[in-house]
Parts: sequence; C-alpha cells; structure tokens
Amino acid sequence: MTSTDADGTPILRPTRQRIAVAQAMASFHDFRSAQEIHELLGRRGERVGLATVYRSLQRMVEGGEVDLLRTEDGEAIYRRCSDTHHHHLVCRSCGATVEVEGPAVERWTRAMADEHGFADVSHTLEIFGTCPACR
Amino acid sequence: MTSTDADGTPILRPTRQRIAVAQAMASFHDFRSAQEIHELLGRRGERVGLATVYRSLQRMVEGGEVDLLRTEDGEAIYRRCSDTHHHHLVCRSCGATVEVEGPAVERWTRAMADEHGFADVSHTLEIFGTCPACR
DNA sequence: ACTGAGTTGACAACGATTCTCATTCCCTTG
DNA sequence: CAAGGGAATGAGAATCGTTGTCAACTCAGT
Repeated sequence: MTSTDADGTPILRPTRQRIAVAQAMASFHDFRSAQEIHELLGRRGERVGLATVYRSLQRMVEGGEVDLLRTEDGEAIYRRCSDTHHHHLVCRSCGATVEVEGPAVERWTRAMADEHGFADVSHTLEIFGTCPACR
Repeated sequence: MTSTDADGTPILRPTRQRIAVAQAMASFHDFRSAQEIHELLGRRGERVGLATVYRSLQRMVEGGEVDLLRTEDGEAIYRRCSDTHHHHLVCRSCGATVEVEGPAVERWTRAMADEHGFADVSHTLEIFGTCPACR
C-alpha cells in the first residue's frame, strides 16, 4: 500500500526528474503535449524517460497544479495553471491561451445539474478562436 | 479528385452499411463509442466493418448529423443530435445524457472572446455528474 | 452490359499512453 | 554513516483506439 501524509495526500519525492518536469512546465504559458515536454527536456540536456514525464504530469494533474485538456484528435495537452477554477480561450492557430473565469458559467452549470438531479458535478469549457495576432 | 454536388457538398452513396450505422445511431439517445456501435451492428446481424463504422461516423460528424465528444481518457464517443446548438449533461457511470441549452453561456463565451479580441469563436462545454438513477 | 468513381472489409500500420520489471534513488532509522 | 524498504525510474513491450492500404465490389449513368 502507498503511504500517505497525515491528511491522506500520497507522498511524492522531489526527484531530479520531477523537478525537471515542473521547471519545464513553468517555462511556458501555453498547452503542450507530453511528448513535446519530453523533447524539450531532452534538448535541455535533462535526460528523463518518456514514461516518467507521463507519470509526473499525471501526478501534477491529480494535485491540481496542472490543467489537462484534449485536442480535437484526442491528444492530451498540459499547462500549469493558477489554483482558481477557470477556463481557457485557446487560439486555434498559434495555441496561445488566456485564462478566463466568471461566476455566470459556474452558476449556470450548477443550476442545470440541479434541475436534472445530477450530483458530483464537474464541467469542462473551452473556447476556441483566432487570436488578434493570428488574424 | 472527389466529385461534389452543385454546392460543393461531397456526394455520399446510401449504401447498406451507411444506412445501418445511421439506424443504429437513431436507436439510442446517449453517447456510444465507435466500437460499441460496431458491436451493436454485429449483434443485429448487420455485418459492417469496423473501419467503415469509423468512416461513416466521421462523415456524419462532418455533416453535423452527429455530435462527437471525448471521454476523459480521450476516446471518441458519438451521439445523434438535434440541429440546435446545445451542450450535454453526461452521467459518469451510465453514460446517460441530457441536452441542455441556454443563452447565458452563449453570451458569456462571446463576451469573453470579444474582450480578448478573438475571432471565429466556437466553444465546447460538457457537464459531468452522477444521474439520479445511478446514485 | 460497360465504365468509372465511390465504398467496403480485412488487416497492417500508427501513435499516444500505459504496463512491466529489474535497477536505482531517496529517506528514515539504528 | 551503513542499512533497509518503499518509491521512482527507464527501456522496451504491450494496449488500444483509430487510420491507412489496397484489391474486390457496388452503384449510377451511359
């Protein structure tokens, strides 16, 4: 069994690899695939296995330090994110993203769920468009 | 080169297979994966190749007759849908879905996009939860 | 029937992700 | 500081959904 912290949080060791992935995530502001991150680390001279990159990202997603979303063809892309709940405005051509948030949507989704008796509600909302620079 | 209709719509033949897939899609109201649809057809005695199921679904998505979305692990799931723009409330455990719509979200996303100068805007919004029956 | 383009199916190929497992690393304890 | 044990890693195999290949087939129009 996995040992846990006092509050049930699984213990994570700050290994060289995990630190490298965290730093990589801190170095850009848009969404990247696991493979891109792996490649980026390689170019920097940090030798980290691809499987480890996937594992690290998973943990970071579970821990809420990183956002995960899917491209249209189902590939997972990651981005570090602030700790508040929010959504993304993503540029279709250059991938630039802007975090947006607002109580309106939160309230609306909650209301819809209540209305239909759904519990344990979560939601995903992404807005795609062409950013000013790419027009 | 692919021949097209007068208005540029590619010509599609109403083959036995395509009709079978369309009927299958008409026979349920929630999201199903391509493989599930393929299996369903098999059980009905309709012999349709898996690749053909994928191809048919792709065409239906392009034609706007079917909605495509992704499960959390990136698998594509399909559902026939009405022609109005709407979103889905999806049960995490049984897959039941409810179509929901409302001008609030539409307005909000539009406003966010305008605010940041994004053009050609589209958005995806899915709400996940546990339906009354599954609690 | 003849023809040509659209379609199909079986199977190979692909690509992202996960699993396996022997090895290595990080911590804590003595 | 050496030892021990569980966590973490890496390399490659394995999964699995999805797409590509290509010869055989089917439909619509002549």
